[in-house]
Amino acid sequence: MDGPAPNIPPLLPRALRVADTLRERMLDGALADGEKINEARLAAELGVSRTPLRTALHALAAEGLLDYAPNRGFTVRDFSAELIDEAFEIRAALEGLACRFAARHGLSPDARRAAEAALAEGEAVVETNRCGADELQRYRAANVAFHETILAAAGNRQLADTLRLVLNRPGPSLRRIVAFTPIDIRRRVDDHRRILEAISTGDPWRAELLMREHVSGIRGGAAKG
Amino acid sequence: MDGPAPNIPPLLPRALRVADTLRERMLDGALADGEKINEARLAAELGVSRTPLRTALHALAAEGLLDYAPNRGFTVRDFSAELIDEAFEIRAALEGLACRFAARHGLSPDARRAAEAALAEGEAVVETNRCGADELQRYRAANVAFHETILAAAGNRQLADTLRLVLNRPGPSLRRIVAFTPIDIRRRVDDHRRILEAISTGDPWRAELLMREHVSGIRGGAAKG
DNA sequence: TCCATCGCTATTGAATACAATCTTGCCTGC
DNA sequence: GCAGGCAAGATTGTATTCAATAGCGATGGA
Repeated sequence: MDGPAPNIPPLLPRALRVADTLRERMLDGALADGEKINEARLAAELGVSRTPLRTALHALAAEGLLDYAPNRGFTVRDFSAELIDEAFEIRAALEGLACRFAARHGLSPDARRAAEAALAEGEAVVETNRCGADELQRYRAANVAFHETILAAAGNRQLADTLRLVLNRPGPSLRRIVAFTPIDIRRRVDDHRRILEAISTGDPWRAELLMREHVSGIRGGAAKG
Repeated sequence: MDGPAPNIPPLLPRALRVADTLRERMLDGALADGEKINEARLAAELGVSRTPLRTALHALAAEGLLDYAPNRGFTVRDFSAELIDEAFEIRAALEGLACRFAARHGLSPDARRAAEAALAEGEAVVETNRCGADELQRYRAANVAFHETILAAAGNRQLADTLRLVLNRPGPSLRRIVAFTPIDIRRRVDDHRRILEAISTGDPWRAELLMREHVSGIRGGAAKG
């Protein structure tokens, strides 16, 4: 076969691509908060007809990223600063739950290996005692891998879906985490180790609590009570 | 003006009506788990064209009620028994969070009145010592009112949205709660009173814990964790 | 001057028509 | 008899067209 890439699905439907694009723009802030969406204009800009665009818009509204008023169209939802804090607490609660599930079920050998690897990578970054773009990139990847491994180990698709919706919101996106001093990273990696320990020793409630505190701490503060 | 009803919005868009209908059918089980959806057939059955139907389907997929595979269509997601337990734990975590937020902010006079009223109605039902269809209906209404009041008092729209998604899933829907012995109801109303107390005295963490236990208990069991 | 009403325009909602993709069964060749 | 591929039908994806609604300014009256 001389085809260039046999396993690329022929082409994702436009509606999905459009939805991804719009999500992207909201994360980038290219779509301002509260902005009203004009279907015809946006469709032209994206080079598609209104049909797939409308499909994407309704899906995003169902995800909670857009507001929709019948006969009045879509507006970009407002995600201002205090909303971000709230989103982090939701995320903390859900990830804590995932952690408890994972501890209850126990880790599969594969999952354990993946978690250990992510943890080791994080610790390796800490060992460098440096905090350049390269280290930051490595840490972020390891961090995402760790959290996703736990989420997968929870074995609860509904929870994964729910969490994904929260993470897709502009505020609490993992890629938005910016405050990275070496101390922060060290602290977080240490959190990860303790979380993994609690899961390994089969202590679901402790695992949940630790994960909850960990995620709350990412946003940068003690719990507010 | 002799118009019959001036404030009824002329008619909800078909897409929204169709989405509601389909949600309804999934809750009723009229759409079986894993069933593949044929757009043309379903559209004809509902008396609409494929356009609003597809809008509704994509929205439901975004909510997590349907599976969607590009170029292969939609299938009804499977919500079997063990998934319902998991959904209840998600619901417990989220409602617990709502409870904590409500306690942190404090209740507005209106919210307090509404919560007290719902609680009183529940207690009135308990006082009857009867458990017929009528009492059950009254209790259910009071129960929903109580939970919604707290959710509103939490003042966190993202949380409300997230919780709504979970509640809309076939399993944990509030209307599906069936085990209603007088003892169950008494217990739940008592839970409500304690929760309201914790909120009133400004004890966020206790409020959260109580609500979490309360919701977990609805599904009928001690936490498994 | 202010308010209500009418009608025009811009925008959204839905249906139909068409294109692309997948599925299925048959046929050919081995 | 079986594997592979090809073609026809079915199903999904997109564009275009038309209908319905909301927004808004003009116009006329009080």
